[in-house]
Amino acid sequence: MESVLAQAAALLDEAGPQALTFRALAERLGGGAASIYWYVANKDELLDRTTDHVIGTVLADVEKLPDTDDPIDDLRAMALTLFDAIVARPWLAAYFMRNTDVQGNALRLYEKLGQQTLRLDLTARQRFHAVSAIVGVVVGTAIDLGRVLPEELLDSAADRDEYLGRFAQTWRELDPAEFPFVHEIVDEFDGHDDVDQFRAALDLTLTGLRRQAGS
Amino acid sequence: MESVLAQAAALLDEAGPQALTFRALAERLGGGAASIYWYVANKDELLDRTTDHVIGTVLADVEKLPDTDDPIDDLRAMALTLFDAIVARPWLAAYFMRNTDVQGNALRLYEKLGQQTLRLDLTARQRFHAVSAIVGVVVGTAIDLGRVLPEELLDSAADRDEYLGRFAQTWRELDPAEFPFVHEIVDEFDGHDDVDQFRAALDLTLTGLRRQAGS
DNA sequence: ACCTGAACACCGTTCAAGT
DNA sequence: ACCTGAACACCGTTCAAGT
Repeated sequence: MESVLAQAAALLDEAGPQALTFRALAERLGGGAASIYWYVANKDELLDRTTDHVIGTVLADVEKLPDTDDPIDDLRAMALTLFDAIVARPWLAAYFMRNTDVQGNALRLYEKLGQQTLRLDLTARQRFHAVSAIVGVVVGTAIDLGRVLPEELLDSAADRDEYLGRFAQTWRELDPAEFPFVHEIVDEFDGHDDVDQFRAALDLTLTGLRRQAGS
Repeated sequence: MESVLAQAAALLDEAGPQALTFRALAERLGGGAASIYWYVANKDELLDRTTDHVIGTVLADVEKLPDTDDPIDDLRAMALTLFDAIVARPWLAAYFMRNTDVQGNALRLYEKLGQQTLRLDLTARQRFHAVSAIVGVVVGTAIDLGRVLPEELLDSAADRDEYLGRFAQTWRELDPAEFPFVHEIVDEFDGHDDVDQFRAALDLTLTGLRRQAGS
């Protein structure tokens, strides 16, 4: 079981989601495709369990973070840890928290985030919404980023810059009268850093949360 | 072409993404599967163009919204319009803005959102990050919601409540000492409203943005 | 308890050929 | 310019059978 999930994760890391097939996975494990069905009921469960398997390492990293006296700073550090893991393995975004029945580590991570909100002066509803918002920012930004770059993610940073540059060029050719905003931000888009973009989105949410908690 | 996209959208609406196959679509159109390749190069392009086709109606709705004297209120109204469309058609979240080369209406919607930030006292980089954050909240929350409910979305609200209730029950059975946060919010989760959750997440981001703009 | 080979139904995509 | 039938390679999944 352990090695099924480890090899599935390795396949996803090396070649992306469309490379994870029962046949390819079976070949890595040195067996037949049908034997994998002894461990999982279907492909959805394989993806959920593989995702939760690597979320386990993220959870361990999050649990290593020290509690400071500012719960919002702690939430920021946790969210950044999760985001970093998703940047390293973009396929995570699509399956993370898809099914908390199967994804026990994802549920524990959700709990850890939520525990920080227990330290804030909020209603239960505000706490529920706050954690949903933070997870939403992480997943939403990660999916947004993953979709601009098709498979170049696996290649060098130079390839990424060149791809962004070509993309920016098509934006520069748009009519400035019709697309004033796109022209305003195209230089920011060109060569931008994913983590900067995420950190900015997260900080807007956390600023709102800090204000709500009245601190 | 027009009817290819309309029928593809109808299939997605009625039976979800896994029901959209070239063979099923061809049958609706009364022809062979291969003929669809005259209109699109492959399935990704079919999904992108179909998505952009319905985003066109969202764009029309957004353009009908009046500008008030508060750009942040206008951003809220636009984001809610987009979110409502995604709630009605959950499959949109997965493909929206995946490729702005093909998705011209999505690019125009991005531009419309961005134009509101031009009315705020922000740097170009802050504007870029603000719109990314808002799109991230919309897409992230929508994906988050879509993944809790597998296919019950197509059924009645009563089915949804019952599903949430069963889910909440498994949460209530967790150890309260180990999962204090989950217990704190389980009653909020049970029977919660998607739009409330989204509105709360959006408001956190917009509060942060308002503060950044110093107004 | 764990694995296999072979089959089934179903995909996206291609291509030579038609009008 | 637009469509077709038939094929190809490849899926997830099942199942009877093996150890």
